[in-house]
Amino acid sequence: MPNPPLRDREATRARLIAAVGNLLARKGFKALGVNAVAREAGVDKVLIYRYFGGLPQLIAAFGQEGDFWPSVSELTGGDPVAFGRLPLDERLRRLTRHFVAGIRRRPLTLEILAWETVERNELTAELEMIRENTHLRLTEMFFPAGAGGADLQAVLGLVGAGLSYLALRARDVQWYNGVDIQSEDGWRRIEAAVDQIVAGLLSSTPNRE
Amino acid sequence: MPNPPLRDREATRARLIAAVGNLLARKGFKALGVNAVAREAGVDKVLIYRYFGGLPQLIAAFGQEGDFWPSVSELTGGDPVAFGRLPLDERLRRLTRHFVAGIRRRPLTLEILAWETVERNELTAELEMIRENTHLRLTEMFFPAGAGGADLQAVLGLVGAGLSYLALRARDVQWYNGVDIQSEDGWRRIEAAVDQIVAGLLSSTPNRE
DNA sequence: AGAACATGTCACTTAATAGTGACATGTTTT
DNA sequence: AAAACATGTCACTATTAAGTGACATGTTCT
Repeated sequence: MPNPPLRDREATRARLIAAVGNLLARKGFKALGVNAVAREAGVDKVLIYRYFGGLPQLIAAFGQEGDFWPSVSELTGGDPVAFGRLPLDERLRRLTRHFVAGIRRRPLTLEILAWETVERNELTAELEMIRENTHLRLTEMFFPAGAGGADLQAVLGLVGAGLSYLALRARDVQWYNGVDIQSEDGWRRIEAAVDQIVAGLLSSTPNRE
Repeated sequence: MPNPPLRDREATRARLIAAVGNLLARKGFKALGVNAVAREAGVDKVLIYRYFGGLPQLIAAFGQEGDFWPSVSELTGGDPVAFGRLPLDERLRRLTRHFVAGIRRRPLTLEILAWETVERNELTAELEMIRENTHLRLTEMFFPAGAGGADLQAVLGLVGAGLSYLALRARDVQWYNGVDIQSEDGWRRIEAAVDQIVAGLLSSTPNRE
């Protein structure tokens, strides 16, 4: 027995938005079509056009839901002020740990990250912007230019890129350069590698606060 | 005036294989369908099934063409023996330079790298294997476990992943963590960042050959 | 020459997709 | 109650894709 129609615009909109998230998580972005989303939401597809204007706008609405990227607060461990008082090397180590945990626990984000490498759209542009902004604020707040005597922005960019990519690849692939990126052990090795990089960076130059 | 049919099986096979490469380079993997490849090759699509068995097998044949990843020789600068005699830090620096140059000058490889994040198929599996093998041989030949006192395998994996990802993203995006990855200047910053990482790694522990 | 085969063309089916116009049914306003 | 509107259903078009069976034409072997 089919449910009676809801006749509730806002609820239907919400179901469609939720359907995007569910489909993305379950089937990946390749399954994201007008038909599939409508089916997932249990709603006629014409309502996507009526209520959002089309799939791109629906995806944009989903993008507003947020929480696709670790926030500054999450990256600093909840207390930015206390974080700012830590020595530089400790700040960098914690940042890495929180970042790795933050992206690995967000399958949706990894999916969007993969999408990004392939296509530009409302969601991927949104994620790009959030990420670049977060990085910018972090850098300004906690890693002023010249700290540690190295080009921290470039190093953090490179390391962040590496961590993102490894998390991304770990969805399908077990080994990367001899590291088992699907095991917790492998990720401990990676985190330890970052620690070694940080330690080296700060020991080879005057360790300014 | 349409050309007369070739009636040359090998030539037709070759045209199909070439068409895969051209399409991939010009339109990306999303355009890679049976119809598109046949059109690009100027050949009837049924021949893809007859001569290869299907698109996957045609793509696999294309994968055998090779040169999708910097070889050991390319990464060491042409003379592995001389490379092996360099001090560790110099080896790492050169490796990075050659690797960055090697992937950035291969648009097709970047395309496949993007494809990899999204789908597993004959080509992406091939690239994965080549890459993992190359890394393995490099590690065995030039970076024995424990050299430098750090987990070099993990560090190289992380840095390699970061470089690959940045090269990949640079196809569509200009800024990554405040670095302009579409400019030569930006890439010099990234290479310099690797130098700093290498220098730090080896200075903080006994610099064993 | 004739049979067997290789090469290539063409027309078709099946399935999936994005998008739209016409309609039915319920709610609100007058 | 009647008109106007909102919500949702349904059926359809047009496009594209993968895959296949029947045929035409040229080559090779006997």
